Amino acid sequence: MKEKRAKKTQARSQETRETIYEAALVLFQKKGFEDATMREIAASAGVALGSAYYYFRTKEEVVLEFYKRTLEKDDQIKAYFKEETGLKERITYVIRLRIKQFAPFKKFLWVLAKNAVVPGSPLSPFSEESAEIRDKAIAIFEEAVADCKPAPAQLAKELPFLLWLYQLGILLFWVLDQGKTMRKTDILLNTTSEMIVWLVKSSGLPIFGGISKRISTLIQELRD
Amino acid sequence: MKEKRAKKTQARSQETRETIYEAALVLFQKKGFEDATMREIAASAGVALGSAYYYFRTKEEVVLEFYKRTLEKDDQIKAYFKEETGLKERITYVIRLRIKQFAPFKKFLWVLAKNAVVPGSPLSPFSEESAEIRDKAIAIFEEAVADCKPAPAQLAKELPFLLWLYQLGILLFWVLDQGKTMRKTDILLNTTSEMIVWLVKSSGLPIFGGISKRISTLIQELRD
DNA sequence: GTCTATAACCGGATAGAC
DNA sequence: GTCTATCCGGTTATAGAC
Repeated sequence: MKEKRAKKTQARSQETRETIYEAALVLFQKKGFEDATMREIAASAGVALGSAYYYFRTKEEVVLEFYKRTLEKDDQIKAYFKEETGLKERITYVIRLRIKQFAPFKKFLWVLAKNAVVPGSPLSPFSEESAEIRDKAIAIFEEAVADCKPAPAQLAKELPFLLWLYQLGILLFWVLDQGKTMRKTDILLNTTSEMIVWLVKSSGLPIFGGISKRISTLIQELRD
Repeated sequence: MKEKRAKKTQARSQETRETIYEAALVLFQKKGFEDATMREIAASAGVALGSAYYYFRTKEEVVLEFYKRTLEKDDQIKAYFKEETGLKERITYVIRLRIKQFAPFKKFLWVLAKNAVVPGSPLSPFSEESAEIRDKAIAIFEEAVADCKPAPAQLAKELPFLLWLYQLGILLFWVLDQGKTMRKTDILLNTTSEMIVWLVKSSGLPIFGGISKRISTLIQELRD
């Protein structure tokens, strides 16, 4: 009996949270992150300011929630990997899909980028708190690398992490690029992804000397 | 007569600005950027809050001022380039010197990094407003590349810009690395600088196909 | 113990008098 | 160019409702 009530309450609570979240997203899109105030968001969601802060510890946390939810939409990716084994195709597919998913919300995504760069921020992609999100994101690239063509001669172990970093970089570039089309991002993605694949393919060749060994040692040392 | 008075006034004004700047730096070091308030800074400088804002449009602008001034200290660099022509040595010298100069103020340097990532921020290293600082910083690498060993087979034109980006990256890593020693940054700098030099040296070889051509086209397209 | 609402705090930034 | 007074919005404290 008690439990049932608790559940109902939980469900209503969840709805309230959702309402606030959606009101926030609408306002962020309409006015940008800074010009949308928490007071407006709360009012637009029909709750008091204090309630908004009950569900989201900070204004920025709403943006993180958005990021998390978007990353969870990965069904298409898994399906695509079944059809396509080319490494370049897989990498560019994932990144292009993310950009497509984020595009309507581009205006306020720099908030996340900003936090990536503030030491100790819980919203940083490198933080303890976002370990779960990060691991899931890296896992996508683990799948992308599995049984792909060309098979990575070396570096197979570090490649998913490196590709995740690469993805962050491309997304950052896209977010910062104010242009209306994503022409520049497209050029960057195309060129660099080809280089990566070429590097992965050639990494075993003698000319490269111990370069892939050195990279893998480097990554291991830096990742703690 | 009038001019003399104006000059005197200007000089006094410059002193006030300096006093505020120094008070701010002391407080930023002692308490960090966020915990040092503009009210404290103004009080510590012996001026009113409004006066502090007369000289610095925002709290963050004080940090930019610090960055600008530090970059201007480049005598040692020019002297070093006269003695040493090795590209790796030159690059690592410049970056290590910057880190040494910034080290006492490491605690609040992320403020600059943050702005690099906010579109339209005048404090961003990519902004119109900081073009002058940026050009000076790139010019250092133009000198580093001039008559260096090995001579860049290709890419000579884009290399200074690329090295400036590289420097930003290493500095960012260092700022974000919370460790007390700069061991990780050292490893990263050593390994990657060697790779860069190796790449620069080999970029003309046939195995690389048109890769340096592609990189240079890419940079040109992306730099507007 | 879960949730909502009101009032207050704090600090960056601005307006405008002198 | 300097000051005081004020605004504004993120955040917090807290009282109480369910």
